[in-house]
Formats: sequence, structure tokens, C-alpha cells
Amino acid sequence: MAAVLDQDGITAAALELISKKGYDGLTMAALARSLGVAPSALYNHVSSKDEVLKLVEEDLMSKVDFGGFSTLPWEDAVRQWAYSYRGIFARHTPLISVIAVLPVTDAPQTLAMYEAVTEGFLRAGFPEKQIIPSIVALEAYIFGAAFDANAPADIFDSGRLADSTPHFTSAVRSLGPERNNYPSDLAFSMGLDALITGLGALRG
Amino acid sequence: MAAVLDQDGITAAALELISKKGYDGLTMAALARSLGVAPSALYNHVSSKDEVLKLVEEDLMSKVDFGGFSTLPWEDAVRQWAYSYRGIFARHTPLISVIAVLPVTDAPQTLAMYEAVTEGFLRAGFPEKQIIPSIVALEAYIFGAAFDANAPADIFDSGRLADSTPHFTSAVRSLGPERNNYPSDLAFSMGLDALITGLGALRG
DNA sequence: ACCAATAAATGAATGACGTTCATTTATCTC
DNA sequence: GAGATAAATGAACGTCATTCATTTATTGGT
Repeated sequence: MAAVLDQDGITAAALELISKKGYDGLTMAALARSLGVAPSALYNHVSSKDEVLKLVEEDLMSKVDFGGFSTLPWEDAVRQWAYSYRGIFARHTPLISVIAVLPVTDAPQTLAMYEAVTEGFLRAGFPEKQIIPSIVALEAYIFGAAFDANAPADIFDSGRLADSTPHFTSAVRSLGPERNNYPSDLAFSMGLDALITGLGALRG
Repeated sequence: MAAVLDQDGITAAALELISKKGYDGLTMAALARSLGVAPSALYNHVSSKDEVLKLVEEDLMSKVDFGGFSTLPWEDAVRQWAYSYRGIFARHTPLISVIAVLPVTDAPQTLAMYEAVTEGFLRAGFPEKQIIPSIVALEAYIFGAAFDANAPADIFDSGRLADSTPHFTSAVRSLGPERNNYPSDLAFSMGLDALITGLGALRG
């Protein structure tokens, strides 16, 4: 039969669907409809919805910018990589629970990123044994920060309990004149600087 | 009618169910069964499954150990808090996507924790404006690390693609003689030290 | 002690959703 | 042109969370 479907097409359609309707809108039925096909047809090309998510993940990984590791000083390369990584996955937080636990085996894009990052660390003078743990720590921070970037501006509104949390409430208020001062970007930058400084000290 | 159910009982049953069957086993039907009640009865006490998750979350927050902030040096208090926080939520990662974005309003346990942590930062000499961003950064790291703690030991097995990722593969191997060397704990400790050092430098 | 109001539990029904499978349809190969 | 094969179909399943009309038990007022 004329192959209407393939994994690339499914991946692209899934990404478009996600960007338009979010992850709640990503159902096998909706995905099939956007491809002009019956839901069951998808199963000739992917074994499950989980596999669709893995395909999307790999695609996103290929968009993470790790180019700095071959051109910039280590600190700047890490910063560029981390911002790019967080920026992309902030709009795909439902994937994080998958990625964080997904073996890299047969994930070429993900492996390519790790290889480049590892090379950058080596070039910067890190002892080999420190590299993977450092990357893991940075990634943990990036993933957590990606969630954070989606928090509503009033997440720290202590409401009726403000009186029983005076120090916290005051610290929140100190960030700006009113509500709506969730410091996601500022926090990311501060924590990233701290990590870069701290991990950078491990260089030989 | 004799009130068989209440929110505390539902929360306790949910926690037990989660510990026995995991988050996949936490269905409204299973929860009702464990309470000897019809599923629809639950809706007299909670408005949705999401509310059950919020109740569980609040309960878990009350178990996070932030006691060090009133007794230990700041660095040690942060470490104790972070380890406790990560340890608890590592077994409840499906909640993280909820928490990270959930307003603290009407979450007394969560607010109590933030209040204590804020006080600890103040006592340690942090300028008020730096406190919330620092906490946010630490929490992001803790949440990410909680996911990480669940990664399979062979997550970094590059498999057939090992040849194309020599530096990465070698760095992974350097961690130990064989596979199964996922450095989740080591990475957590390293990154946490880096954050503590880096953020600690913000003190006045 | 009764009655009305109310809180709580029931069971049947609904509508998504992911997934399976027997069957049909179109294309490629010999 | 026949037969194998890859791909799409549509109906069906099982699992969920959730709703709702109804029943049942308890409470407070007189």
C-alpha cells in the first residue's frame, strides 16, 4: 500500500499537535486525525504512545545547542548549553519524567550531545571521573528548572496564611512591589552560576 | 450517615496504595476498594483525583526535615534539608510535575517549610532579595535529582553506538569496572556542594 | 419521640483513552 | 498475472475518571 505514514511524519505531526494543543491534546486519535488516518494505522509504525514520546524526545534533543563546547570557554559553553536545554524542555515538561530515566542506548541525538559535552569538559581539563557526575548534576538542575519555568506568577502567594509565615512572605514581597514576582529566570541564572563556579573548581 | 471517609483517611490510604502498587496502582477504584467503599463515594470528600495528589503532596512535605535551619550552620542545614527532600520525592516523582507548579496558597505544610528555610537563610546573613531565588534554585536541583535517583543503572550504556561516542563512553567506563555505574548519589553530592558554595557566597 | 434536613454511600452510566485484531486494500516482485 | 507483503481500516475491549439520580443513615429542632 502507499505508505502514508512513517516515523518522521508521525514525529512531526506529534510535535505540531503538542505545540497547538499541548500534551493533553496529544492522543493517538488526535495524532491519527492530523495525519488523515485511522488511529490503529499508527501501530504499524510505532509500538505504543510511549514510543511516540521517545521519538519526540530525540527530535528535541537534536535542537539543544551544545555548539559552544567546541568554540567557547567552558563556562560560557555550559551556560549556552544549559539555557538552550532548559528553554526547549520548559515547553515539554511531560517528557522530562521519561527522559530522566530513559537509557541513551539507541538514542543517537542524545548520545551526540553527551559526546560533545564530554569533549568540552575534557578540553577544559576535567579529570575523566568527574565528568559524568558533573553532567548528571547539571542536567538535574536543568530539568528541575524547566519545570519551574512553568510555575504561575503567583505560586508563592501565601494568601490567608501570610501571617504565620512572616519571613517568607516578606522575602517574596521584597522581589517586587506586588504579587506576580516569581523569579524563575533570576533563580536559574543564580543557581547556574553557582554550579558552574563550584563544578569548575574540579578542573585539574 | 456514619462518615466512613474523610480526607485524612483518603490520604493515608492513597499513600499506602502508592507504596504497595506505585502510582500506576493509584486509581480511584483501587483507592475506594482499599477503603471498602464505592469509587463514587470518594467524590463526597475530594473533588478529583488531582486533589488526592495534592493531599498526598502536602503530607509528604510535612515529612521533609528542615530542622537543621534552626540548629545547624547554614551549609549543614541546607545539606540535611536537600537530602531529606530528595529522598522523599525520589519515590514520588509523579508528584513533582504537580508540586513544581502548584501555588503554596492553602498548603500549610509547604509554607511551614518555606518559612523555616527562609529564616535559616536570614540567620545566615543572606540579603532578603536573594533568598527566594536561592531556594527556587535549590529546589529545582532537588527535584531534578529526585528523578535522577530513579534512573536504571545502565542508563548510560551507549550500546552499538559506543564507537561514535568514544569520549563519553570512556568517561562512563572510568566510573567503574563494568556497567551499572550510574552516579546518581555522587552527582547529587557534587552538585549540591557546588550550589552551597556558590549560593553561600551571596551572604552579606 | 417524631420529622425534616442533611451528609454520605451506592450503582449504573458516560465518555476518553490506548490498544488489539480480523479483514480489506494497494503495491511490489517473480 | 499470481502471490506475497506492507499498510490502513473499523469494530471491539478494557481501563480510567467522573457524574448523577437514588437510597440510606444520622442529626437537630420542636
